[in-house]
Amino acid sequence: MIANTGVSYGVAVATSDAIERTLGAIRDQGGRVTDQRRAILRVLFERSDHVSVDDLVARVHDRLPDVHVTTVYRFLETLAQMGLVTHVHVGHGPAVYHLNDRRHAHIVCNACGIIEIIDEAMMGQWSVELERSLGFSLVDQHFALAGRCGRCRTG
Amino acid sequence: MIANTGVSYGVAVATSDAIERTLGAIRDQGGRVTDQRRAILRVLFERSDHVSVDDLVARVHDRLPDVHVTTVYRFLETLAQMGLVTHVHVGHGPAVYHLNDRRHAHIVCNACGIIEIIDEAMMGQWSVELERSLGFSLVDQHFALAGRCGRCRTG
DNA sequence: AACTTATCGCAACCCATTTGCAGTAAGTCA
DNA sequence: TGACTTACTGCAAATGGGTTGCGATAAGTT
Repeated sequence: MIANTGVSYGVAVATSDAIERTLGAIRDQGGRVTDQRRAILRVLFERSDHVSVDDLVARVHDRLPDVHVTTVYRFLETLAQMGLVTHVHVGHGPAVYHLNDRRHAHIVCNACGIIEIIDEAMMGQWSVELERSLGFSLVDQHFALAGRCGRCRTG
Repeated sequence: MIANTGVSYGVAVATSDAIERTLGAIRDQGGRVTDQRRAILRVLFERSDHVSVDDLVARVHDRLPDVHVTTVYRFLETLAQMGLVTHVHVGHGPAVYHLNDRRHAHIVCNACGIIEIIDEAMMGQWSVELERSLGFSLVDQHFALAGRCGRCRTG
């Protein structure tokens, strides 16, 4: 709460609402609401970009220092099964997780590591081209494309 | 040699030539030619598609049963530094290696695991599109795209 | 308050790959 | 040919991301 004062009140409330709604959904399906889960969700919702499990754990520890990595992995798995989060591999390192708001693919800059979103329409178009030439259609991309961002190319 | 009789004599000779030429290049740069290396190259050249290290080791063992995985990893790394092989990740499992003949990207079928080649031209076109929309250009893809092949889609 | 069982923390494990090290042998040179 | 240097090898152990088994804890229910 207090850590949230940099953000506008409305946004903070919306975030809390979203968290509570998610926890409600978990309870509805027979799951249990714990401090650990609330803390993990808070980090995910406050910082919904692409977070590695280690980052996530570190940020959860700001509030709840004893949460174990395993707990995070298991809860992320639960959220994934609920369709709320997905993970992407952006290279050889650990996977990164994000809220599953919209369907998209990722491109990561080889040089600086920044991750950008490739929207569904463009991927759809590529899928059509691939279907014509190879018979393959594209499915949800679990691995990011590698590229080079404008800044790193010109810098 | 004998294992090669299914293939035309000319091809077998060409393969042997390519292997000896590679070994020569290794010697030229101060490297050493060993039975292990010759056997590994033979497998790579005879079956230059996308082989995992485990497959590679298994096939090397047909000739030389005591070659260690570590040796294979290390020699592949050497060949990679010479620009002769690359590896791609086709999913969560082990990487697959192939001779670095032509530049290309890979798409792997989610269902049956078959790997197809996406040619440079198509990738180049995508890169141009990405550059226009996000400022990113595509570089060599270390991870395969995920898709579904025609057979698995209709079957 | 008693009870059921989902979740937790921990330790141990799995898999692909890497590293340290002592022994072997490839290439070189007398 | 034999001595010599050092690249390469095999093995064991480590690394890193992630998963699993299990007894203890605590959320939700009666």
